[in-house]
Amino acid sequence: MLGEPIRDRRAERHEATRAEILTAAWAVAREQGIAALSLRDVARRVGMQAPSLYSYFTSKNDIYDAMFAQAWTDALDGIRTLKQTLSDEPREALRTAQLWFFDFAVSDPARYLLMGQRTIPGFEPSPQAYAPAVAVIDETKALLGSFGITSDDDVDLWITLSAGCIAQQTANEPGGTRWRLVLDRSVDFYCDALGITKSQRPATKAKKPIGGKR
Amino acid sequence: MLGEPIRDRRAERHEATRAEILTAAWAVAREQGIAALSLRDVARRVGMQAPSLYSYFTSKNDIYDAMFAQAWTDALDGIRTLKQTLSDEPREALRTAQLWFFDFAVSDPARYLLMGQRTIPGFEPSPQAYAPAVAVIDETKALLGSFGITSDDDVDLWITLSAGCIAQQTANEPGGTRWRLVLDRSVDFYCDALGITKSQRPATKAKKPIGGKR
DNA sequence: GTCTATACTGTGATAGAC
DNA sequence: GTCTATCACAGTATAGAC
Repeated sequence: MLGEPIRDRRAERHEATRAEILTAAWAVAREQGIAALSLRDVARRVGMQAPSLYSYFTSKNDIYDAMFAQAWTDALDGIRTLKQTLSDEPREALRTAQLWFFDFAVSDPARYLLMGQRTIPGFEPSPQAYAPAVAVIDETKALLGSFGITSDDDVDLWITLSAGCIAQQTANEPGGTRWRLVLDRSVDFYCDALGITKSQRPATKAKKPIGGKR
Repeated sequence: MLGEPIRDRRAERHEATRAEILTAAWAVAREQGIAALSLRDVARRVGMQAPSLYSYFTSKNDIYDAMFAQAWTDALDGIRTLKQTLSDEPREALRTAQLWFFDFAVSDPARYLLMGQRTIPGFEPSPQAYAPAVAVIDETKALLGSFGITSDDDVDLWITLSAGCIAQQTANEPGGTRWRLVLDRSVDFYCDALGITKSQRPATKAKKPIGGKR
C-alpha cells in the first residue's frame, strides 16, 4: 500500500493561491474603496480570469468574509502583542491601547470600513469570520478588567471613544492627526470620571473594581 | 405684448418631479441600503424608465448629492427648531441636543451613512450640498459657545461622543437603545471634565469660557 | 422639455469544454 | 483548475417620438 502522505501538497497550493487572491483583493480595496471591489480587477492582478476565482471562493461575499476575518485576526494579534509591552500604570496603558487601535484603524480606512460598518449591501460576516472580532472585544474587556473596569457601561463608553474619533478622522481628515489628539485627551477624561489614579505608578495592578454603575 | 408670467409652471412641475424622484430614492435606500440604490428601482417606483431620470439629474451621483443636501438640511432645520425649546441649564440643554442628534441619526441609518461620507465609491458631495453640513457644525459651535465652550478641542470632543455612540448603535444593535444610554452618561462626563455647573439652574447663561486646552 | 427605445460597457455569477 | 461563452443586471449615452 501507498499509505497517506504526510502533507497534502494540493491543499497547500490551494491555500497559497487563496492567500494570493486575498492580498490582491486588499490592494484593490485600498485603491478603489472596499465597496468598489471588483472580481475582474482582483483576477487580473493574480493573472486569472474572473470566473477562475470561483474555484477558491464561492462568491464575492465569500471574499469579503475572508477579508473580514483577516482584518479582525490582525487586530487580535496586534492587541495580544501590545499587551505584553503595556505599562502597569493604568492611564499610560489605557492611553497606549486606545491610540494603538486608533492607528490600526486609521492606517487602513478601507479595512476599518469592512470591519465595522454595514456599508456593503449584501454582506454579513459568517460566525467563523466574526469569532476574532468577539475575541478582540474579550481582550479589551480583559485589559480594562485588569485595571478594575468591569461594568458593561464603562466598557461601552470606552469603545465609543475610539469609534467616534476614528469615524471623524477617516471621514473628515484622512491622513491627519487632529482626532487622535482628541482621543488622547478623552482617555484622561475617562480615567478622571472613573476615578482611575492619576500619575502615581502602583507597584501592582489594581485588584478592586474602580468603575461602576452611574 | 404678453409680458413675463409671474410663475413658471414648467419649472414648478420640473421641481415637483425632482422631489418625487428623491422621495422614491430615499425609500429604495432605506429598503436596500444606501449603496445598493439602483436607478431602475427608483424609476420604476415613479413610473418611468431608468434613462428618463436623466432629465432631472445628470447622474446617479447627482441624486446622491441632492439626497446628501436634503439630509443635512433636515438636520439643520431640526437643530434650529430644537434650539428654541432648549433649557437654559447647560447640562440639560447639552443632553437634549446630543440625544436629539443621536435619535435623528439612528432613526434612519441609510441617511446617516450617506451624511457621514466615504461609503459610496465614486461619490463626493458638491460644495452646495456640503453647505448645510457646515451650517450644522456652526449651529453646534454656537450652541456650545452659548455655554462658554469655545475651544476647538472641546467642540471636537463633543462631536466624537455622538459619532462614536451612533456608529456602535447602528452597527451592532440597530433599533436598540444601549448606546443612547452611553451617550447620555457621556454628557455628564463631558460636563464634569469641562467644569460645567451640575444642577443649579443659573439665572443667565454662562458668559466666560469654561473649557480650554489640556 | 419629457420620455421611450436601444445599445454600450462593466458587474457578479453559471455552464461546460479542455 | 482554468478557460471561453453566456446571462442578467447595473449606469449611462444617444437618438428620436411627442
